[in-house]
Amino acid sequence: MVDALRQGQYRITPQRLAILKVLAESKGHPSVESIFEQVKPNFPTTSLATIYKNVAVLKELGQVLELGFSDGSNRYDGKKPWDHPHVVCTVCKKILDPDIAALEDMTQELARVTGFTITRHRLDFFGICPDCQNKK
Amino acid sequence: MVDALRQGQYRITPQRLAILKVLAESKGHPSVESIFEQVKPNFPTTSLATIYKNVAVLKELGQVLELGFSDGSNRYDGKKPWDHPHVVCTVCKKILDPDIAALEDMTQELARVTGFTITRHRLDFFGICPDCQNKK
DNA sequence: CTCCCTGCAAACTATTTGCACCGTC
DNA sequence: GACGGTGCAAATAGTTTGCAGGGAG
Repeated sequence: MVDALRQGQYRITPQRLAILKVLAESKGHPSVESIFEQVKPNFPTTSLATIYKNVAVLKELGQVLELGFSDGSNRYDGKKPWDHPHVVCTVCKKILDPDIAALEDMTQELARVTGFTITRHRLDFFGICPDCQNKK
Repeated sequence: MVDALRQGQYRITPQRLAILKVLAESKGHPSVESIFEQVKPNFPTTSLATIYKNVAVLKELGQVLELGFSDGSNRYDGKKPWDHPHVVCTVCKKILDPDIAALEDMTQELARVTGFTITRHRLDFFGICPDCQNKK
């Protein structure tokens, strides 16, 4: 990930490393705000603008995947920066990355039915996770 | 659709009728701006705020489906106001509503693998439509 | 006649930009 | 030492809200 930056002619600054670290290590799908919160302890002067700028750079390099939701929230995925389905718990906001065999079938069926050449996709399923179902 | 408004204790104003008409008749998936443009000729004093307010009402009543995209654009669907997949042409911005048999399989596979109770989904595929492929 | 609705403008929020200083290379 | 990056504050864009007057019921 650091190599990707170097090869892109970008400088390695401490702030950048800190942002990378959050994206690479967090199990979940952090928001800009949440990255900000995690970087601030180490670099108290860091501003939100810096997070935005660097996330944009990483997005450009294909190192993170941006997930914009209709409620205005933006989440980022530094673990699997390519198109993949998401399952979102509408109660606790947890996001899972399931492996779905039927996806390939579906894409091919789509191409056949519509005549489109499919290049990207964005699949989100919403529901209630096992944990939240039990808490009822 | 008008009945839905009436039963929801909402008043039938000319502006509302005009907005309904655009949503019900347009083949595509109009944006707020595009609804605005189509309503303006009949009601030149109409403001964007009115469109937003009424679209929100219709969304609440389940009469339209809101499609927010990550590029900030919002489109609305008054023809099929329920969850269904979309195929978006990245060249001409056309949106299709394909019928996909594999969707049901996929949802069941998801529920089985993750333990989630799936309640809603949002599936968008991006690619190039036949028309735009030929224009190359 | 009562309210809800409209339309204007102002408020809001998330993101982006301009610019002076700083630190990497 | 040059120049890209940072951090602050101000600008921006899309959407929402407050309020006064108007029209539906």
